[in-house]
Amino acid sequence: MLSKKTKYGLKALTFLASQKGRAPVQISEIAKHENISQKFLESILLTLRKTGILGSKKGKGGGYYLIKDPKDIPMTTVMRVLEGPIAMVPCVSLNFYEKCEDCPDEASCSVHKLMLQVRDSTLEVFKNNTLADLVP
Amino acid sequence: MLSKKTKYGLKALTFLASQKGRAPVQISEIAKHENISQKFLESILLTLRKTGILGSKKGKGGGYYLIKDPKDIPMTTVMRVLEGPIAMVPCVSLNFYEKCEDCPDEASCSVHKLMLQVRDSTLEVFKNNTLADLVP
DNA sequence: TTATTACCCTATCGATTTAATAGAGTAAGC
DNA sequence: GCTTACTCTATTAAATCGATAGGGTAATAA
Repeated sequence: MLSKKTKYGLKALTFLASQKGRAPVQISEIAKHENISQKFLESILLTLRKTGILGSKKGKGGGYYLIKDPKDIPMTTVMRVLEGPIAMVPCVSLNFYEKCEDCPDEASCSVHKLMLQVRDSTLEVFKNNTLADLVP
Repeated sequence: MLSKKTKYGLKALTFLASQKGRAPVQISEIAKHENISQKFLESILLTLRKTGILGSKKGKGGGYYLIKDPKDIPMTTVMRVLEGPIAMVPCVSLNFYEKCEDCPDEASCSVHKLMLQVRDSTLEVFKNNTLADLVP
């Protein structure tokens, strides 16, 4: 299940990508346009800024803006920042790998085998989509 | 994230599929072999029985067994029973569809567009795998 | 310089879900 | 008729999620 955090983050990013220029957009404007709780959105945009996807400008006329061109922002990056691991189990995760404590042998684990395929196919989708592809 | 319920369920099913015959296997044996809490496993096997994937036999020499041949049990069925919707958002779910209350227009929603692709590719994996494919 | 604007951060909270446990009930077989 | 093993209900602790509140701080315009 996709978290609201990710959902809202994607919507906000798409909204920013759809802007004419790269001028800062206020949180309140994004929140209003996308029907998102403003305070909740604040925390989401903050993490997006900390990971280098967004920039921000304080004071009058300030707000958030995209640092890079939307077509140079792959969905793999965005999803990992917002949702975390793309894999459904840690033992098949590329960036967040963890060994299962049950499960003596990974190579002969049926769950592992299946989830590896799911991860690869999902990854393929995220690799083939940039933020620019999400703009209607 | 895959729930433990699904993980345990898949392991139990794979174990049953790997048996020589179709003789009932006791819960305790499955639990021991797969390192699963027996009581928790009980409830999982129960739902698998109620949905027609497993059969059970009471009394001495009883236990759970597969009703169909493993190669006739697609992963789509198993995953939907254990994990629920395959889609990451209800608005792109085939079997558990729900409209988003925020989001005025589904067709122009960026999240919808992306998650539709993820659903299709994941579905493809589950369609191409039966329980028989999981047995090592 | 000063007031304003808007970002930044911490803490909290209720609701929900998850994983696990306990215990009693019931049906089948020897 | 007694044992075995499945069946069901209830409870619980822990974790996570979504949201809210409130204050702090930095940058900009006037």
